[in-house]
Amino acid sequence: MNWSDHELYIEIFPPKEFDFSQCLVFLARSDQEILHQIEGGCLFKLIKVDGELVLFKLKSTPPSIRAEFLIGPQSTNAREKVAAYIWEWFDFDQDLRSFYHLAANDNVLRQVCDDYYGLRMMGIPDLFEALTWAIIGQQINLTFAYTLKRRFVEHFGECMTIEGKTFCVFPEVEKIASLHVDALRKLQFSSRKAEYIIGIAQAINDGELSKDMLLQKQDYQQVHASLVSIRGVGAWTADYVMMKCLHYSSAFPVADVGLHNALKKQLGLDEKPTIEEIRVLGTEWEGWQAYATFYLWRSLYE
DNA sequence: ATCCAGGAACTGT
DNA sequence: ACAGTTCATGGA
Repeated sequence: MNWSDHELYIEIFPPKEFDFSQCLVFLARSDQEILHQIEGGCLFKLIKVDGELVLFKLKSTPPSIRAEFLIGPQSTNAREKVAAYIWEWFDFDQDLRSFYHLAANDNVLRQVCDDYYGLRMMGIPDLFEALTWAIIGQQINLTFAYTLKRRFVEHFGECMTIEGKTFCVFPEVEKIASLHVDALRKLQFSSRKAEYIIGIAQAINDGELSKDMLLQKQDYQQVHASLVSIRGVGAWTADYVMMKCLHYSSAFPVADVGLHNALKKQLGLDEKPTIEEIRVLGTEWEGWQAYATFYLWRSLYE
């Protein structure tokens, strides 16, 4: 992580393969998003570090990006954790040079990499948030998924309003672990999704599941198997979480409908490709399937 | 109306 | 092992 501390703000120095405005386009994809705000080319986010709420405003200051603090943090240690959060959020540990090199010789990826150069795979660093968002998104349209997320966060998260803008942090695991299914049913979650999400909150709260314990696993297969063993987590959700939270650039949600639609569009097909055809493409993207998927998703919302 | 949506568990064979 | 069914609701 490459950053510097200036008391009232921190400065982060991303790798060269980065375009802040491309990332903002992704983050602005839903006007129902409640976990960050975008205004005037700046990105606002409220997070909790060591129990302390921190609100920052992120702006592009080439070649760096700068996070100005509007609330908190009190300690140097906390400022470093904010820097680490942003670093992970933008997936700055990933070196995209070999991805772009691969894409230059790939008929599917060449165009999207040209169009969205510098787009980072925006992560969801918190495991509970990543799992919950994936489960909410299962088998429903994205618009409704955002509606459910907004209700979930507004009801159970911590929110504050400053200068007319509302900022929220994702609900604490402990709070969700104590809920009954009907509390989420009232927000129009299905009973199944309510069970899954509460069950996962309980598993994390009881120490049976954590990001650290997943990251300690040996390889892709072991992590995937651990995730799939969780009720409510199938292959798609496991890959989604490995991609967005655990930063496996080879995670590949082959069954994803959005991926199918994007490939159909990029390849000019009349029908969506089969799973087998997509697996073949995936082998050509070995090591970069997650980025390929993310860029293809991006191509769906012009 | 009808079909589909950034699926997964459950049930029956 | 594998295919069919159910869950839930909003968008197009």
